[in-house]
Amino acid sequence: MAASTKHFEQDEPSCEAENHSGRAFSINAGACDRAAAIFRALGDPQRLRLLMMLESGESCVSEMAMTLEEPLPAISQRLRVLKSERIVRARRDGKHVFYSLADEHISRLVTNGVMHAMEDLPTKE
Amino acid sequence: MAASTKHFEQDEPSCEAENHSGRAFSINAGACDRAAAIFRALGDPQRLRLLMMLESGESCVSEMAMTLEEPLPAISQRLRVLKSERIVRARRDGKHVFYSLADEHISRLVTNGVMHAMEDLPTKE
DNA sequence: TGTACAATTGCAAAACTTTGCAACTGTACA
DNA sequence: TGTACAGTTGCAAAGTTTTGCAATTGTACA
Repeated sequence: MAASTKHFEQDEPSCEAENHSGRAFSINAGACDRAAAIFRALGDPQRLRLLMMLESGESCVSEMAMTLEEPLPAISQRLRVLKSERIVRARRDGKHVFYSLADEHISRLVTNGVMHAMEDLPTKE
Repeated sequence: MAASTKHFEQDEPSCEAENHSGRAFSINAGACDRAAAIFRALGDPQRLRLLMMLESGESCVSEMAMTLEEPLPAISQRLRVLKSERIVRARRDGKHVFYSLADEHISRLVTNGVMHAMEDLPTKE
């Protein structure tokens, strides 16, 4: 599947080029920035732990704070970052705000990252 | 596939817990830190652009510098970060050092991230 | 061995993130 | 309306990353 997705096209500003082996590629600048923003948000162990917790279902802020033994404002702040990138979704129910992963895509991204990391653990340089 | 990977087990230090809905989950701390480190490395637009370029095949530092119109030391530095996380691999051939994506896993991760970002572009909040 | 080109490294300055705590807002329920 | 609990926000301090440039190292080839 990776073989069939060698380049990306859209009518956004993009950079078309060709490398010296004659292979063409095109980079959509908007998609690239957006993807980087998502990866950056996933790139913090504490935030990733929250997401792994949410892999098994929605959870509210105080529950996450209790489970992970962290101060509640710290959890809330991390969720704010994840929400601003639309990685998680929030839903209020009475006094509690329940968070969940925004979609299947995100869930797959997180899972794949962690699976890769696990296969990869033995030889951390 | 995401449905079948709700939790991760290994004999590394891990945190076992259960949320109030009674769902169990386990977090492998090592894998989580490693995954976060990979995501962090992917989480920079300039580095991601390099990786997207490498999706279409290996390339040397000076070629990337020329194509992306950036100073060569900047490219080299970004590649260093990617290499330190084993996201890219380097191979010297004469005067040139050719870089390529480390494996299919990484390639898939990058592709998925960018594809998600593209579907997602319309409504950047 | 000397020259030229390719790439890496070192280092200081700037920019960005994270954190911890206190103050604030929102909701429920008496 | 007042109290209590849940969550969010603001802000300063600390920590981390990025950047730009100059110096250095590595390789080929005359």
